[in-house]
Amino acid sequence: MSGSKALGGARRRRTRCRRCQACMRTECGECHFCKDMKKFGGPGRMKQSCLLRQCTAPVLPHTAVCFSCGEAGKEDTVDTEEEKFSLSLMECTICNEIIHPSCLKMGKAEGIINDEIPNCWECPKCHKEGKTSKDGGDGSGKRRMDNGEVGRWKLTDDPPPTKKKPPSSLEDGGRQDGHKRKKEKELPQDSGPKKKMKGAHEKRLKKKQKPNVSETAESNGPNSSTGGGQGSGGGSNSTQSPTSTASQDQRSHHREKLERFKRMCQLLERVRESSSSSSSSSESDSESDSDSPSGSEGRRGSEPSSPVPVTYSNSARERNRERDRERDRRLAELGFSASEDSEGSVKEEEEEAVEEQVVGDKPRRRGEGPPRGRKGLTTDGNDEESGERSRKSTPLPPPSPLSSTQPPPSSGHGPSPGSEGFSGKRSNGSETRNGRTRAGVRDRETQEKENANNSSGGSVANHRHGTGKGNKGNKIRSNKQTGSQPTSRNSSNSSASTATTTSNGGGGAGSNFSGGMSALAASPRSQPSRMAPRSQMMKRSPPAVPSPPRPVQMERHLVRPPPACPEPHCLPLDSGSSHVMPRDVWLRVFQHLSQRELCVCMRVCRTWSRWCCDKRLWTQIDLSRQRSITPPMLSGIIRRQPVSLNLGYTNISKKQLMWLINRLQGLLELNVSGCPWSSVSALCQAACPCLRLLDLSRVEDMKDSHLRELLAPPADTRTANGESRGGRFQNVTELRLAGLDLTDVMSRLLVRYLPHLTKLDLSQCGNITDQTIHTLTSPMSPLKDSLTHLNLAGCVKVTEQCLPLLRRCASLQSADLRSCTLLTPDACQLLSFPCPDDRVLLKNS
DNA sequence: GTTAACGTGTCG
DNA sequence: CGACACGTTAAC
Repeated sequence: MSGSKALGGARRRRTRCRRCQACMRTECGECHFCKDMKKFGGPGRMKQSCLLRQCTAPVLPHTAVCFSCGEAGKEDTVDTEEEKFSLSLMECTICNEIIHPSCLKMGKAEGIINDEIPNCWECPKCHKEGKTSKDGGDGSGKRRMDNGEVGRWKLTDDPPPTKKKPPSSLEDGGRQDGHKRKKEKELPQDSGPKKKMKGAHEKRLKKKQKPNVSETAESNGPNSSTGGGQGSGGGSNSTQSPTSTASQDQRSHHREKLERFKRMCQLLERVRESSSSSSSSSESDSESDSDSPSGSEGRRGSEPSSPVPVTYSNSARERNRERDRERDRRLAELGFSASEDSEGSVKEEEEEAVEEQVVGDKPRRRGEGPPRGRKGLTTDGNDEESGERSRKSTPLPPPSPLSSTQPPPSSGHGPSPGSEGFSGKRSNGSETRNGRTRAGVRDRETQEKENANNSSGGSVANHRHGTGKGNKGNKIRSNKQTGSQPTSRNSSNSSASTATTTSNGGGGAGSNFSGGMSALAASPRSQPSRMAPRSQMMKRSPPAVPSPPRPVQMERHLVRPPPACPEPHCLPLDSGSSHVMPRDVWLRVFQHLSQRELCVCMRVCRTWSRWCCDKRLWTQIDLSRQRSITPPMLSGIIRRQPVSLNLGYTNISKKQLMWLINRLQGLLELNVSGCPWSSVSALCQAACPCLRLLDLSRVEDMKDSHLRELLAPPADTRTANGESRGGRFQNVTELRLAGLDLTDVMSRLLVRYLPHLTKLDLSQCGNITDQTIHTLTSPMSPLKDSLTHLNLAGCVKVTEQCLPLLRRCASLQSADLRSCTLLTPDACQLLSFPCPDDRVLLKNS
């Protein structure tokens, strides 16, 4: 549905980085945008940020996710630059698609990285297809808007707006100008706005239908970013070419100028403030004329135009070049387009694995509530959104943008090579603009609303707890406004990003990537040759303003506690009266709905939204096989505090899992089957004393040593008690280890650390032998009395000898010995012991 | 719900 | 082409 559109393709507005100097400074109060602000006594109509506060490195909103895998940027979880790059989200200036380079399916692809804007590039796909951002040549990374325009945040190589006056003076100029206007409008109060609105709307609509200019441009666009924009009919680079598309170009040009001007202001400011700009990677604006699209050099020239010092020195330039070269080389080596193929196959395998999964995650036994369809947890609107997304993608293993329901990106960009039609794009863009109509957005809104609902009280479980430093990310704004130097911004940022790990004390345990990501990361491509025109490829000199590390989404996602106020007991109707059915009755109805349906209900009205969030309706949450676990999903889980959580076969990361587990202290059942050990290892640092069921079936790469790590009590505990008492999961009564590559060593761990185990699933563990059964049932083993169910199906090394051993289990009710090929056919069965007295090994029954 | 401000349309 | 206006989005 439309929901998918919320993903890639659709343009995403960027937001300030909050870290650059511009962001950190306070409003000047003097520029005309400031003067327009209400707080400075203005009418507040312009709604623009202070000229001196124009962010120099606008970032993707933290809600941005990869078009392909649906996950957020994860660059902060790896160390090497290459990895960081391939795991960060990159937004294409041409197709607007946001994707992890590592998720790209294109082989040998080459992308052009925009050094000036964080997470910005011309994706390999577009580049390969010869699409170029109009400004192609300059490589400044201007992003093409839906209508072919260039976003304001794109830097340009235009000659510096020298003509413009510095901020102060400018404001004056503009002021007067605007003044007139304002007067006109202010006097007739409404006339102005009204008139405009009407017109605007109509026109906007029209515009949206307009055929893509970009298309045209693209078609003739000479391609490579280096190529001078001139030739292309499209919006040549900043210099507006007098072509038919002029109007748009002009607009962009215009905007670019504005941009440049703003930047100039900043630069000036900065120069003033800090004598030496460390990041002086720029060449003067005047110099970096986009018009000189000559090869990489030309492009380079433009780069510097970025937010940096107006004055540059040759040495600085040299440094730049060197850096560029260096980066080129590195990236070329990396062949940054992560290996698509391998990824695909991995995913497929995963899917297959899912199919054969024996220990189903489906067996939802926490009966308590009426049966409900699970799948697709949807928490708030958000979850719904993500759920929707994953649902969609799930059926199609290789998450190709094409497959996804996203028209725009797919057409323009999908992995499918020859796609050209940008037609979809435009329409898409429009939709984006009308965002509100998009399901995804709606969902978000819903959630937001709900959150808002519940907020107030205090954002409790927000991940920042844990560290002492994370106090107050919220005050930033006020700080800013009061003029206090928000020096804390940086720290608050970083603290936020570390909070998660800190809280689990696992900060250092660098979270590895799991699932599909691992495949990517693993791809060892290192053929420099891949990148043809290296010079223009992957240029990635350190951004003038170091792009602020994107905080992991989830960390910034607030998880608010349920509202303090009691839930309404009745449903208010428009008429003013209340619906005859009180809350309790409604809840009974809701109990019969699937989680998905509940999410739909949550969008009906606020009251229903709250009711549907009732924990009783969400005792079990099943996210199994959701291709990606998104921050909203995580917070949705936390809010619902399920008793049973199924994360089987998801790509949840270690960090996410840690974050989650540490906030689900009441969790009784956890299923992480099919997840990579690199993620599951998060449990080694978690504490879930209540856990009763742990499903580790088919955890990828899980070994005996891992199990030990998992079950053994924390080191400090051990030393404290001298001897390890119970392990971390000592209260677990049901453990599923199906399909793992474990040996008999494992049995000793179980005996030692899981004394209360009643149900043990060792099916498909091909390496275990009778020794395991012996250990489990030995006189010294507490399990010999506790075990009631033992699954040894498919344990091909188990022999007849285990049968007498099993008899030693006093409480054993069933033993599954099917597919144990060393047993006689007769013995290969599901042995059951209905009542204690009959507990005899029924080899033949 | 509120605030900041981005992105784009419109006017002069 | 610059300035202004404002719907919409992001963050809180």
